[in-house]
Amino acid sequence: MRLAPNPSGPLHIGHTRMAILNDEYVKRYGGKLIVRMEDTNPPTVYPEAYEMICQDLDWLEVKYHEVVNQSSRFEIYYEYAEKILAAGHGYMCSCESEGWRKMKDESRECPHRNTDPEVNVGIWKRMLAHEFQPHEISMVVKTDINHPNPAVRDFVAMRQVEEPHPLTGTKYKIYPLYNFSVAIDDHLMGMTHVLRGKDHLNNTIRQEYVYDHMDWKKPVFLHYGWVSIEDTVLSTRQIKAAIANGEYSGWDDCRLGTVAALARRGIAPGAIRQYWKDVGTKAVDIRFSWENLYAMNRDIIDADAVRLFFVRDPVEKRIIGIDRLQSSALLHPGLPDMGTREVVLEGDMRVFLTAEDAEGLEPGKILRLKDLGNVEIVDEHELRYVGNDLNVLKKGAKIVHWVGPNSVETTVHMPDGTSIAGIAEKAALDYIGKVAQFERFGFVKLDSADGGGIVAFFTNK
RNA sequence: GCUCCCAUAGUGUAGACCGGCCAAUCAUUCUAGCCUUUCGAGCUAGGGACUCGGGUUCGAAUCCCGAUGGGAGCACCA
Repeated sequence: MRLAPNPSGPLHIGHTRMAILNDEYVKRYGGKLIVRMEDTNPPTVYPEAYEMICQDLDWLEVKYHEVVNQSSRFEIYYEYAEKILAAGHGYMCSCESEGWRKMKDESRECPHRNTDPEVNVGIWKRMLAHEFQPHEISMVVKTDINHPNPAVRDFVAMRQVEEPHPLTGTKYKIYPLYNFSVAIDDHLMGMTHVLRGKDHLNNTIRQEYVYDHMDWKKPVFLHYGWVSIEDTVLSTRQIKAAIANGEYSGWDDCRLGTVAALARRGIAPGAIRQYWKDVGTKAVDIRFSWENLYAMNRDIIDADAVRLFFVRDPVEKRIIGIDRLQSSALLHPGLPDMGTREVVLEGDMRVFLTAEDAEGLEPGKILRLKDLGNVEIVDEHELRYVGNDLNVLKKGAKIVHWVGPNSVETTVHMPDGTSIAGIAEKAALDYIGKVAQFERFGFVKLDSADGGGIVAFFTNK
């Protein structure tokens, strides 16, 4: 089987379906998975993409056995173009493209369609020798000019491109077009199964003509449905432009739907795999559900995510009635073996609560500071320590999280581009690079830390 | 316009090929409760769907036809 990305940019969430599904088939039924870079249109090739795509696949845990660039196979396409012409299954056409298309629409043969094969081969050799200008001539594969579907009638297979290719420069100027190179490569590389999106349905029909012309055995073609992904920027061209003008920090900007961004945000590759396995290969058009992906992600990351306190919109309170308090909280209540995080309040008896918790506290009421102790509300600024008896919870005391004075400024960047500022407990510094759960807030990827504090990306609830 | 693909709960998905065991599966979401020093996890209960109309049949989610709706292609892009 194969993955055939266009190296115009790195992979995004939409691309991961073909990667995961093909990989999953190979892992289940055996065989080889070839990554074939479809780089036969120089203007759209983004040189860095070759490497980025492989990194994305590695991150996704897609096991490919080989990477091939179509740009290394020009001679092969030339050879088969000549074979097709010689067999009378193609022709050299110098029609102006618009007129040619119109004739096809009307099921009319163009004047070149019945040129003798030998003459065609002769013209083809002259084309290869660059005796023509781009657009002046092209090589066309015959299908059926009377095919009921106009989209299937005769298609251009080879054309000339002057723009240098990032990998091969101007050594080759005669480029194959998609349907031609794909049919040839799929056969030559021994594909038994071609699993791709439904948007290729008509391409499959066209490619089958090449198989028939060459008398090749066809692979099994499978087409899965269209996926609509909302609320996410995916367009490679748009992203590229926005990175260039500084609007996005890079391909892994957490607002984007690229694989790199999801990785940086703390989405586990296993969640993406599970999601696509769940969706399967049906030909129905579906809406991508971030919600479902997040649910699967939560399942995976929950076990490894340490629990930490993060206080957004902090409000300062002073604890009176005691000089020293020590908190020892489990890093993961479900997995006590992960250990604890310790906080000592001594001398400076301030704590910070989130504004939401700190609002409307009625004097006299008891509040439980999670894993620290119980306090009675004195007034807007002070809390009196009243012991550590958990039974207050049964009496209806509210429980809140908090951080002490010795904590770290933290900014959490949300996927919608907003960011939330707050304070995280100091232990967060020990988990930079990991996914943690900010209690009562959500899972975050602790991205980096410097003098200014911690930068985190919101993963999901 | 032409050609093609598709149609089960909010979102996905099983069942459809080989009609009955389907008053329709599972996941997620939602609601209520339990548990819990998180609004996380877990547990319990509940809500929620076969697009419509014909036909075949003793019997249709399943087969056939039509309508409607959604999507794709009609490039010297991939």
